[in-house]
Amino acid sequence: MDTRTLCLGVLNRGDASGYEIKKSFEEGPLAHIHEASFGAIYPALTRLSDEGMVDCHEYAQDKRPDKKVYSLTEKGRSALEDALHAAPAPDKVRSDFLFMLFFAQLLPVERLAALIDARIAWYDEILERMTSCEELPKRPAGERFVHGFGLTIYRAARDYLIKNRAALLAECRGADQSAAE
Amino acid sequence: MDTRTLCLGVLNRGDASGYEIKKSFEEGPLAHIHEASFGAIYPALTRLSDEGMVDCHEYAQDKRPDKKVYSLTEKGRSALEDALHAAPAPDKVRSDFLFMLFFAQLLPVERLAALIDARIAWYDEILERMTSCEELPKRPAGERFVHGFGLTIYRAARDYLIKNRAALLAECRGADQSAAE
DNA sequence: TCCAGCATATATCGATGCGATATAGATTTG
DNA sequence: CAAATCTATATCGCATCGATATATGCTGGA
Repeated sequence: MDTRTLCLGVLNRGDASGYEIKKSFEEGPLAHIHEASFGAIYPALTRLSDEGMVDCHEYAQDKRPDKKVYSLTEKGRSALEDALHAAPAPDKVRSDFLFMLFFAQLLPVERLAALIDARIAWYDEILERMTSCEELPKRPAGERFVHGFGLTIYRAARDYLIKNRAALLAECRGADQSAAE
Repeated sequence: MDTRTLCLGVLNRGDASGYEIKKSFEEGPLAHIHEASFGAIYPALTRLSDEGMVDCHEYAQDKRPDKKVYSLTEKGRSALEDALHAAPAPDKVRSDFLFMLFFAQLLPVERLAALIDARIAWYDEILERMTSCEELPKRPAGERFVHGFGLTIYRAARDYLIKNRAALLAECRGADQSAAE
């Protein structure tokens, strides 16, 4: 799934600027599903515009760069539908957190604890934000389904960390001591 | 977490070639935690070798390219530890599957069903592989913790799909019909 | 009150990394 | 017996990331 298709997807939900598209991958309902950087989004929008997939309206703003708001054309919408009919590439996950925990025995126990606690706090924050979203019932079925999926996974992850934190720390403390002996 | 650090991590578990490092991100216990392509791994190993982070032993093989087996040096091991002490970058997820489901209303219901069924089958396969792993109890605490985390998440994801599949399809069927009227 | 830091907003650039491809014999599968 | 997959290294073009530049408004703490 390239950045152009991602942009088409966001624009299908409503007109947006490059900046707003970026934000929607950070905070909105698309957060943690996919992401893209400015360095990918701005060139993608320029190219989509050249190809007639999106229209661009420039709004002059006092003492700021013009805001360029993009909207999906019919051609863009049908390109999005085509892309959605291709086979999905396998998920890609890159988790420094899990990579670090994997090497728990190389870390001081206090750092391990801090890492896990920060992660639990992060899940709490996200779950709070996700459950307090009020316009959710009005959103299409697909969005609600994905939202529910996210909630389920984050809750399971958080619960696992809380339930197994103590055992991991105890084991690592034990290993530390027997190594020191 | 750059590819060089990922390679150091894999080599900390035992000597390996570039090919084996790649595989360990696809099948081994590090699967779905992080990944890297050949185009990133081979240059990374060359550079790690230049920097004295790894040693390289070449084994001549009949009628095949030499196999280059890398092993961690003391310097490499301490570089890995340093990297593990830095703050973890936030997780990056790129899921075409969830992105597609998000736009469920743009897809034919049969395709939606096929997408979800394929995903459930994928989870079943992975869970089967993860639970049938026998040398697990001998692995260090960190590896077992991460393994348990993966099991928990995959089970939760699979259960969610099974439980909510029918409702999503029904809703989309309903929306299709009212749009056709 | 002032200033630091963050938000808005677009854009570019160097470094990094992906995905496809080349090569080539061995091994498995239909 | 052929086709496909596996082992194994390596490179190349293109996409993408993350940092930075630019410019200004807003907000909160010393």
